[in-house]
Amino acid sequence: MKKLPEQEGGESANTNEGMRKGGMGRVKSIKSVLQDRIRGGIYEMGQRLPSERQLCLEFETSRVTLHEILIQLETEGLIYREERRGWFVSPTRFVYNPQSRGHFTLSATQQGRTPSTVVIDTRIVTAPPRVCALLDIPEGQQLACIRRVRSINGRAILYVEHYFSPDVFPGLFERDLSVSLTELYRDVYGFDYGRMTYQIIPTAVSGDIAGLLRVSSGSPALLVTRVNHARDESVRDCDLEYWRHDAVLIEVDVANSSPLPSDE
Amino acid sequence: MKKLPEQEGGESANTNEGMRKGGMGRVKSIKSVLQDRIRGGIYEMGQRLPSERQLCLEFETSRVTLHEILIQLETEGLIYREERRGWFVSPTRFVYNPQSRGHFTLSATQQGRTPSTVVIDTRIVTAPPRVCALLDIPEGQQLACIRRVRSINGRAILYVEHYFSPDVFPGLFERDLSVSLTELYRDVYGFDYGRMTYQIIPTAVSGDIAGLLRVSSGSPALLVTRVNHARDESVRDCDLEYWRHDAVLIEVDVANSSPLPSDE
DNA sequence: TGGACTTTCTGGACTAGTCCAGCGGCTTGA
DNA sequence: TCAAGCCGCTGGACTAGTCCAGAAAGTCCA
Repeated sequence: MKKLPEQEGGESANTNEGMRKGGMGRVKSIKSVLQDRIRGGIYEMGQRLPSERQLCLEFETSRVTLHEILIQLETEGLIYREERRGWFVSPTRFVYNPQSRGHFTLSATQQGRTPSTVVIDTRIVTAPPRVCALLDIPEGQQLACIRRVRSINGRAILYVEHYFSPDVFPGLFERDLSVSLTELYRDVYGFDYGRMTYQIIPTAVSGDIAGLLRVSSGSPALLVTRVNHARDESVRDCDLEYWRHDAVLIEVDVANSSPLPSDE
Repeated sequence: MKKLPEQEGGESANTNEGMRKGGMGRVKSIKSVLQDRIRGGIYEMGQRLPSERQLCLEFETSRVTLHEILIQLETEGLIYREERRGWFVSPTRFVYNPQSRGHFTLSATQQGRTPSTVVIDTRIVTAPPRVCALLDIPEGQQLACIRRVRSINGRAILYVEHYFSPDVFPGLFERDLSVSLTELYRDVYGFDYGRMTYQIIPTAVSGDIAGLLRVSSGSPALLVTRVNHARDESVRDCDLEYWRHDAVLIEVDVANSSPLPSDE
């Protein structure tokens, strides 16, 4: 019923009991073969995998099972999919430091990638609950919102919503917003940052965010929220960043760690 | 885009066309009903959901489809499962700051939870490739390894592997290792930390790690790696922390953000 | 040449089942 | 009384299909 060319172990039964009892399970066994192929370079980076139906034939399994395997590999970050186009081997992750502001373009270039940014829209909105909680403002308040999608080598990996009070940066919406907003704030409005707080939350995306990131609804993602304060400690703005879970690696360097508490 | 009350109460299509053409898709529509029930408190925190088969009957769908929905809710962090016991509404996330060392127990207590730690084993191992890369040592070197599982209110949420050079902390394995290791290092060995680097990588767990965290193989997880340096910049030890993706929220406060570069 | 169709191929979204392993409550018997 | 064993219920892991929507490439005609 299955039969991978040489499959670790050798035997491997022609009905599913064989494999089940064998201790490994169909999913795990096929998965490890695919893992080896990807890591071994048989499927090259950026290349499309054989179609689901083709792989079903090769491994003699059903599409549901094979789909499950591909999703697990996607969860691991080894492969990703494009709607109705196929499954592809993931490029190496983009290294991101949430503590350094406004470095997307520079950082991507330093990593040898080609970054690009698209502004989805700019508008005045009623602050969503999550943003109210972050900024510590009452519900129902009106905020300016910039929505952008940032890509690496043509692949969308980040969707950002940027919120701030509409009167803080007058005329901002008329500018070119596909560049570093932090730079604009500093150079045009003379704004300097003080303290920042960020959160990292594993979550799932759906609806338009999923569409913009070209992932299927319900896929895992990494939500990074950042709240910026001015030098006088007042809250100035915040970001909601939805990263493709397979495309990012967060890395932070802490010069001096905080002291130990005396009790624990 | 929402569907909700009248959908589920009312006719909810007894064949799939009804719902498909409706524009929402069966999965999304059922999912949003369940989301509302969880957020609305109809299913209470920590409580078990009705069984998969029962929900299939209620929503007139198949188990594969319903299972897919539950997995998406799990990915969002709303629910979690226990092997062959059922699906449960997730407690609120544990807030974790990777920059503050050795605070698990204290931090959990402050958050009103009951923490516990179990030492899986202690041994001398050949450093795995990932650890070699982190510590910047050649492959094949022997390192001391402590493996622990940490729980909140009886639910395992973190699996940690701790690596260091065997000769740095003599006699450590004979001590009680279910407490803060950082404290031990400081109080017993007079060790003080300098710089630290941490990485956060969305990944998947399988095998024994999945078993110890009581999640099914292939589930998403958050891998947090931390490399500790001594005051003289030499590398001292590192952690590989595998967090249940639905149980943790990383929060960091940065007193002074790094300066902007002049070019971007 | 170039736009409009058609055909083929992809994954997406389902259904309706089967068989299995482990948890837990219930029963039964020493 | 209390352990042993049974059994029903849970999710886990599959199979074998159907139908649909969108991508891509080829075809054909103005």
